Amino acid sequence: MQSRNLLNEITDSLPDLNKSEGKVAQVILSDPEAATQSSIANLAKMAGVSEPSVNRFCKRFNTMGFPDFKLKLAMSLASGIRFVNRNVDPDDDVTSYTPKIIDSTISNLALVRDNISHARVNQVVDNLIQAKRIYFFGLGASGPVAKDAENKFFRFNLPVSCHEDVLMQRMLASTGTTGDVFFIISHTGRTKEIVEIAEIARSNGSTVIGLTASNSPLAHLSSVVLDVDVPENTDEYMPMSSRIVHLVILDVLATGVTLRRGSDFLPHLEKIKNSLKPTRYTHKK
Amino acid sequence: MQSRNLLNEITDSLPDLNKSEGKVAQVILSDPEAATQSSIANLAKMAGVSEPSVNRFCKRFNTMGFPDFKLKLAMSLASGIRFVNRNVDPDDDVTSYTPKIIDSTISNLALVRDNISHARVNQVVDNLIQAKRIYFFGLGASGPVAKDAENKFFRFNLPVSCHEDVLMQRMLASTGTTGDVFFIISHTGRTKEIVEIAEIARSNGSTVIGLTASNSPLAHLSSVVLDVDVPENTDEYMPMSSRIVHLVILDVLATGVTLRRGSDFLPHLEKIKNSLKPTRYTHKK
DNA sequence: CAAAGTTGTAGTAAAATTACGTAAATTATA
DNA sequence: TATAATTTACGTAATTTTACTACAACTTTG
Repeated sequence: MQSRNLLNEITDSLPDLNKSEGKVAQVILSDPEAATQSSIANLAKMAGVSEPSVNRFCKRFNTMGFPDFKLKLAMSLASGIRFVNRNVDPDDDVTSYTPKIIDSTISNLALVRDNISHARVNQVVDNLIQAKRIYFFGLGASGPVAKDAENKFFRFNLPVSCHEDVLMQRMLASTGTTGDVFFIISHTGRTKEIVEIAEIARSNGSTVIGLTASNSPLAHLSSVVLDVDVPENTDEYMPMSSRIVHLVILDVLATGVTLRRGSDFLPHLEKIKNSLKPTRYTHKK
Repeated sequence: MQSRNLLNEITDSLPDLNKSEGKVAQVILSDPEAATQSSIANLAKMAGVSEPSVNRFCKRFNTMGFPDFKLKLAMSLASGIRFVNRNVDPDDDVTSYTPKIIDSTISNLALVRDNISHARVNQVVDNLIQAKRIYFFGLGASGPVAKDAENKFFRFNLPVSCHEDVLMQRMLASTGTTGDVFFIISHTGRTKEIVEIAEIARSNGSTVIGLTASNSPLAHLSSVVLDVDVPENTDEYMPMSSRIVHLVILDVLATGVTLRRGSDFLPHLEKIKNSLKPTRYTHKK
């Protein structure tokens, strides 16, 4: 357990510390930033204790010594303050809310990176490659995600299409058969229409892939689930970032498909890229 | 320009370094973790240079000296990103390419976080709030981004619409007037159609906001540019991630608009959220 | 009033920095 | 094209700063 925040660790052990170590803790907690830039002598003076006391304090928190302690402290500050608890405040200005929003997206991506099931990803790549047809479905905010997926996957010469219209979706689901893949994207996994459509698709033997919240109705109905649990609405002002996560997962899947195709397939991708050249102004002015 | 990631900074300045500083950079980049725990003497030996060379190297990156450098380096590492040059390899398996792709996206977001012009963001928020009408335009991969933007901004009671059809775009641009905002999203900023449309819009006195590559034709034509330079196509298998960055920037803008609106506006957002409730299965099963 | 624990002093070792001199590279000049 | 002159890069050695260790004095506690 190393990634636990050092600052919290200090706060927690505050009662167990003896007098001079307590003083050191106080000084560090009152301004951790400053502590990372101070020398052991300086910090000792600040706390009104001797240098060895500071050193002993450091070793308590399984660090090699003062420099190592400062390093760990700096890391907690960098990771902690950045990613945890940085909600947008009603009176934030641009310089505050901009990094906050980007950081929160980053932290969500990091979460997914560490939690996504590689086995499932593999399974989905399998399904996509073997599919007779692939339909990307999404509503609301997931509509553009589905659209993006179509944009990405048509490059593989796979028979993909994208639908945001519930009636179309319903009709397609009801005419699907074994070998058809319905890739359904939904943040909540609870939209009634979407769940029904998944049900219909499954009942006809089609494969349903759910890119959605775990333990949601849609997740339960899916043949394979890629579950994404992004903490949402923690803050009135924080935007919904599951979209972003969904898009990146689709990037991962697309890469999986490309790799599975092998290098023979690269010329085909190249061809698509080149087809756009005439629509652009050249780089040299 | 303050919290820019130190690792990136080192990578970027690699060509500008002289011989021995280059050696130091190599050693640090090859194992930054180790560097944070090594002494200046050790690192100097590793790189085959003298200690003062290491020290000079550190000062190049506006740090006070070696210890301070290690601190900053550790902080960069702690920001949750281990993304030095991690390209997807043709024989990567799921467990390799999944984190690589996510990390690369994260790194691009971090880059934008550290480089985006807050002044410009502010300016764009101003423009959006005062707009008589807002049009989001995008083609290809930027189409879904524009769509997502519409989805986001209509919540503000702003007269927004989104168009992916070049003819529609052209017609709208030519009928636009002062007070209309054309928000044009383009990865390259070089698509002829899009550039022409921007030109038409400008010539009618409309405001053109370009979310695009800096120094591109579109960037030059725009009233305000939000320039995003995401290293693309560095690797055959890496997906295009400017889309993601664009989306997140739009999130930032949306937040800016919300905040500018003030708390009186929150009930309106709440109303929209609630309108979706009847379409969902409740949480308790 | 012992015994265990806590704290500081002083000395030592290690680490980082500075000052300076030599070597290499670049530029100018013959 | 060679060579002198000037700048820049680099390393050695000395200095200074920083951190650590051993030990002694002091507190606390049973």
